[in-house]
Amino acid sequence: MGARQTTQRSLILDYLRGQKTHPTAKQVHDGVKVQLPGVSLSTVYRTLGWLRDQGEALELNGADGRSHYDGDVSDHGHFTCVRCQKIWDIELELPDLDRWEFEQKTGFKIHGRQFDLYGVCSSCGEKEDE
Amino acid sequence: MGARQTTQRSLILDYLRGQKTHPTAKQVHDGVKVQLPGVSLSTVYRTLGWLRDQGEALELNGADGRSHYDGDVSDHGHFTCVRCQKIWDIELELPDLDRWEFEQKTGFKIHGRQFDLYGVCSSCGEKEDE
DNA sequence: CTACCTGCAAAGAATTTGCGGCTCT
DNA sequence: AGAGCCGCAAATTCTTTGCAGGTAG
Repeated sequence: MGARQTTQRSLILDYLRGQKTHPTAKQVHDGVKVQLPGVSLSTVYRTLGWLRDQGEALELNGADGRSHYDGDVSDHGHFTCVRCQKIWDIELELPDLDRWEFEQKTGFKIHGRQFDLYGVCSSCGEKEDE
Repeated sequence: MGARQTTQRSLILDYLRGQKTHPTAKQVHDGVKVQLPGVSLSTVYRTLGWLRDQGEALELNGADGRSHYDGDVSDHGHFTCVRCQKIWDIELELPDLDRWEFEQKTGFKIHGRQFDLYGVCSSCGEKEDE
C-alpha cells in the first residue's frame, strides 16, 4: 500500500524545498523540467497535492488566484507582493491564540491558520517609476 | 468620468452587504438573479472587481481556489470551513504590527493584511459521522 | 448626446481526470 | 506479478474579454 519512491517525486520535493518564494505548480514544473525534461504538468499537480495531503507541504491561496506551494509546514507568516506576486516568508510574532477558548466560544474546530501581509516587496519597490 | 448608478450595481452591493459568509461570484449571481433574473455573470464579476478597486469590498482567496467577496473592509479575521468552504468573520485580537519597523527591516511596503483560521465550522461539526 | 454599462458568446487559464502503458518493490 | 505511477489529452471550472446595442446623467 505504501507510497512509492520515484525520480519525479524526489526531484519535485527537492525543488520545492530549495525555493525561497513559494512557486505555483507551473513554476515547479518549469524548474523540475531542467533536470527531467519529460516530466508532465499533471504529475507535478498530483505530487504537490499528495505532499499537501501527507502534511509535507502547504498549499497557499495566492492573491493571483493560483495555488502556491510551501515546503516549510511550520507556523509562519507570508508576505505577498502585489506586483510580482511572489510570496515570501516573514518572521513575525504570530498572535497567541487560545484554541480552547475560541472553540468553546464559537463551536468551530481549528485545524490551522495563516497570517498574510500584502504589499510591494523590496525588489519591486526599487523599480518604482511613475 | 463618473461611475454610473445602475440597477445591477446597487443590487449586487446590497446583496453582498447582506451576507454573513462571504460568497463567490457565482453565489452572488445566483442571489441577485432572484430579483433581477436577466443579470449576467460577467456583470457580477465586473462589478465585484470594481468594488474591490474602489475599496468598497475585499476579495478573499478561498481555500477552494475561488475568490470570495466581503463587503466589510475593516481589519478583521476570517475562518474558513474545510467542509462547506464557507468563510466566516471572526472577532480576534489581531497582532499589533509595527509597520514602520517591519518596512525598515525588510524593505517591503505593507498595503494590508489578512488573518485566517482553517477548520470545521459549528454546523458542519454537528453533521459529524464516521 | 455620449461615455459608460450590459448581456452574450468566446477566449483564457488553472486544475482535474480517464486511460493505456510502464515500473518500483 | 501487481499495486502504484506516469505522460498524454480531454474535460472541468473559474474568470476575463471583445463586441454590438442600451442607458444614465
